Parts: sequence; structure tokens; C-alpha cells
Amino acid sequence: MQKNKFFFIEDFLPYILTQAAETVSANFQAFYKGKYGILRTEWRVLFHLGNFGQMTARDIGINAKTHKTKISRAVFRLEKKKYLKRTTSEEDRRVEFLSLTEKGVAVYNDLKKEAEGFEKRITKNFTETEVLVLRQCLKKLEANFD
Amino acid sequence: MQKNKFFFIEDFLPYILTQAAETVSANFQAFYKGKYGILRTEWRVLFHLGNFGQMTARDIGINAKTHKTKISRAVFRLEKKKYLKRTTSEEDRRVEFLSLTEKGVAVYNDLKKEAEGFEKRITKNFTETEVLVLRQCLKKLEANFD
DNA sequence: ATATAACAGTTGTTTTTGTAACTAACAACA
DNA sequence: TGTTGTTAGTTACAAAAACAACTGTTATAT
Repeated sequence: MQKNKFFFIEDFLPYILTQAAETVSANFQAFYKGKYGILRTEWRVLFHLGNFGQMTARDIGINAKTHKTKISRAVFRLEKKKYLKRTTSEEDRRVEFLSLTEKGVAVYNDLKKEAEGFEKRITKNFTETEVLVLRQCLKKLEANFD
Repeated sequence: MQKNKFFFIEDFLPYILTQAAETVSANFQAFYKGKYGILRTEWRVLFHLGNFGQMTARDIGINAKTHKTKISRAVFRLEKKKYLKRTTSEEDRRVEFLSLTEKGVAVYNDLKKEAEGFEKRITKNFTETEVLVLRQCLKKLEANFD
């Protein structure tokens, strides 16, 4: 393999960003998928409800920048597993409030603990500054598209 | 939405990493998908061949950490679009060398130019140090899984 | 030699996504 | 009222991904 001086795919930021994200999230996913049969969008919904408490599908979608179709299906699957329950709003009968069941909270707490450990493990060889700058940069990248 | 002090999803590195990567790559993808009907894995194959010249599917898969099934199908689609051609190896008839056609090179050159512009745009408000540290951290994260 | 394992790449099947069209409920305004 | 537009969430269908099983070829070992 010969390297092109003027453009090298492995120096292209969107590429290394995507590669890193895929590697990290594949490894993290393997864990929660294996243990609870939870998929990526389900994880997001679960963690939003665990973090923020009761929320609507719409608000999870906005906050997680995830299309409503995906949220809808993730909610359906989480409900089937009895991790989540719905309550129809009194004021607006289109709206459903979502919240975790006791079982869901237990799963959330377990996954939360794992998440903390996972994060520590993958940044083991990072300086504090590096972690800080990395976070800032990622949020800035994201914000550049708002 | 009330914030949990002890674990906040938006401070969880794998989450913000994945979010940033999805946002960035969705925007970049929209561009090459719209213009050439190319998907993510096809883009990777195209850029590997454009960068490194002739390669086998196997080596692209290893370098891009992408499963051989995905590579195989991406190669098929790129071939159908006449962006890529195959040559069976003389020494080992299982092996196929892949390379871009003239048409493929033209597409690659166009997308390469766009990629450079895209990278500049998304890091417009970054200091040089930030870009450097970001790159280093992403590569380090990735390397932590080797 | 020949049986067995390993490998490059493809194909089939199920699951998940992307996109758009849909239902039901509300809002606004003539 | 009633017509039109908007919104929350679901469903349908085509495209793509995940995963395992497959074909054909080469390497290894007895």
C-alpha cells in the first residue's frame, strides 16, 4: 500500500472519527446486547429515561437526534421486554409519557455502572487535558451542524 | 428534564463520540450519496483504492475494519456502476485485485476535493492544537482496542 | 498422495434501518 | 361549525446490515 501525499484517508477527520466511534460503540454494544438483548436506539431511550425520568418519545428523539420511527420501534421493543411503560397524556391524547418500570430501572442501573467502567477503561492512557479537549471538540463538532 | 449528578448521558464519552460521528457522517454522506448514489462502505472501498491503488477485498476489510460481506457487496455495487474493476490473481486464484476504472478515478478525485473542503468547514472554529489533539485522541481510542 | 484445515470471496436468511405514507388528535381561523 | 394545517406516534415497504453457511482454492500434515 502506497500513501498518497495530498490526501490520505487515514488523516481525514470524518473517517477517523467514524472509525473510532464504530470501534468504541461496537465494543460497548456487544456488552449490553449480550447481557440484555438491547440495541443502540433502545440503549439511548433507556438512558434518557434513566437520566431524565419521564419523557415523551418526541423529546427523546429531539435530544438524541434520532428519527421518530426509530424511537417508536425502540419503545415498542423495550415495552415488550417490560423495561418501560406508557401513560397517555390527559391534556393531549396524542402524547405518551414514557418511563422505566422497576425492571427497567434495575437494567439501567446495571448498565450505568458498566458504562462508567467502560469509559474509564478506554481513556486509561489519556491525560486529563486530553479527555477534556476531546469532549469539547466532539461537542463543538456536533454544534457546528445546529 | 432533570439532570442526574452521578451519571449524565451527555457526558458519557462513547455517547458523545457516537453522536458526533453520526452527525458528521450523516452530513458528509448526504453529499456523496446524493451526487453519486454511493453508500458508506462503497465510499470506503473507493477511497482505499484511490489512496492506495490496487488492493484486495481482504486488505480493504482489514484496513477499514469492515466485515468481508459488506466489502463484497460494496465491490459488487461499485463494479455495477463501472467505478471499479477486478483482476483475478495468477498466483492464487482465490484472490481478486481491485482497482478503480477511469470513471472511478474521476469520481474519487471529485469526492476527494469535496472531502477536503468538508473537513475545513467542520473544523473552522477549531484551533490548530484542538485539531491535533482530537486526531491523536481518536487514533488512541481506536488503538486501545487492537 | 490424500485427507484435513485454512482462507478469499459470495450467497441466503433474518433483523434493522430509511423513507414515506398513514391515523388520530389538536389548533387556528374564517 | 368546518375547513385546513400541524403534530405525535405508527405502519408498510424497500434497502442495507448482521451473521452464518456456503463454494472454490490453497496450505499443511501425515
